[in-house]
Amino acid sequence: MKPFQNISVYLGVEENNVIKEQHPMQETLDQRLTERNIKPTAVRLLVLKAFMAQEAAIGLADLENRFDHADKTTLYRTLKTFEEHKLIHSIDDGTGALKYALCQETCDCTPEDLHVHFLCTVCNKTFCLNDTPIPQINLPTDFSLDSVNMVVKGLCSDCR
Amino acid sequence: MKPFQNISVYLGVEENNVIKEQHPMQETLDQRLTERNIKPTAVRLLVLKAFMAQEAAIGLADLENRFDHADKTTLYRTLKTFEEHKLIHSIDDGTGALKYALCQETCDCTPEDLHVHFLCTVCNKTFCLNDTPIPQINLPTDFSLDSVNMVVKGLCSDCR
DNA sequence: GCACTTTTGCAACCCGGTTGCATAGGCTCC
DNA sequence: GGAGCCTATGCAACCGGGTTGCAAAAGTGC
Repeated sequence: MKPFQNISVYLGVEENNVIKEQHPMQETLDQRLTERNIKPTAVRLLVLKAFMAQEAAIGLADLENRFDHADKTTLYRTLKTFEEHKLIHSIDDGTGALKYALCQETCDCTPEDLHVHFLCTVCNKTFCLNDTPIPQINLPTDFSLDSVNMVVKGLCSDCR
Repeated sequence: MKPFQNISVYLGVEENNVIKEQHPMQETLDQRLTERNIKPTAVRLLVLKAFMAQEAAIGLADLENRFDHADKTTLYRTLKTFEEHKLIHSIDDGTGALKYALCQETCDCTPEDLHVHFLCTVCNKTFCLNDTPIPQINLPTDFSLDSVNMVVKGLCSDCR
């Protein structure tokens, strides 16, 4: 079977001869994509599903491992597309590989949407601390502020 | 002439038949290295000199460009050596290439020595804001804090 | 001068990210 | 329902920053 020929197989909808009404899960996934003007393709639905299934941020390598039948480039471009359309945002946690996490539904990726990211030094997972806004800082005079990246390292609740 | 056979040439000390008293600049460079238990070699003195000559942080590529007769690996290891001995600290400003900046003389690279780094989005230079300590943040319960990386982007005093 | 350690230089590799290009799939219009 | 078009996907190859192995050169102690 060629990859992705039948979306429903991959999304877990039962296959019958007759096309049944859409699975409720897929419906929300679909919505989430179309809301952001992203065409819902098989790979995209799968990737979005992965994001919605877990709290921790996801990197390209994670996706490659999870979907070993999907191509690296496709996954890469899927992430880029999602990012462009502000469905996810990228996180540089200093580990050398970018990770991505779902934006909040109301997110517009403006400075007000910025938040602290947390990297657990044991499990190496990265989380958005959506409730932890980045504190204000005082820059030297003559410096103007644009954006801030703040990554906190430590132990997450599972690892301490 | 083989590279680095005669340190003084590279450090700008006049060459005579008789070895003259050390150049005052080289003396301080020497001191700075030996203080941190680093043997003062030609390359190391040169690299340290580069760090002391400018405020902005320096990356491996910068050094490669500046000293085109020196090998990338040597410069790389020089940076590593300096970092190990806490003469410089590394800065991940999100540009994809690590940069390094001189530690303050009193620095021990403990959490208290952490400070905010500033990346100018125009000239792409990175600075230590040594007088801007990283503000405290409130983590969710059950998260423990280890270290914090905070990079501010904006316009530096030269570029605005 | 000789043996030993450290530093330097060269080559090659690794890994994450990225691009070019050809093919496959889906859509429209007639 | 077939032709043409646009988009998404897959494959291969590349790029840049960082890193390692190994041999030659330089420095050190005797």
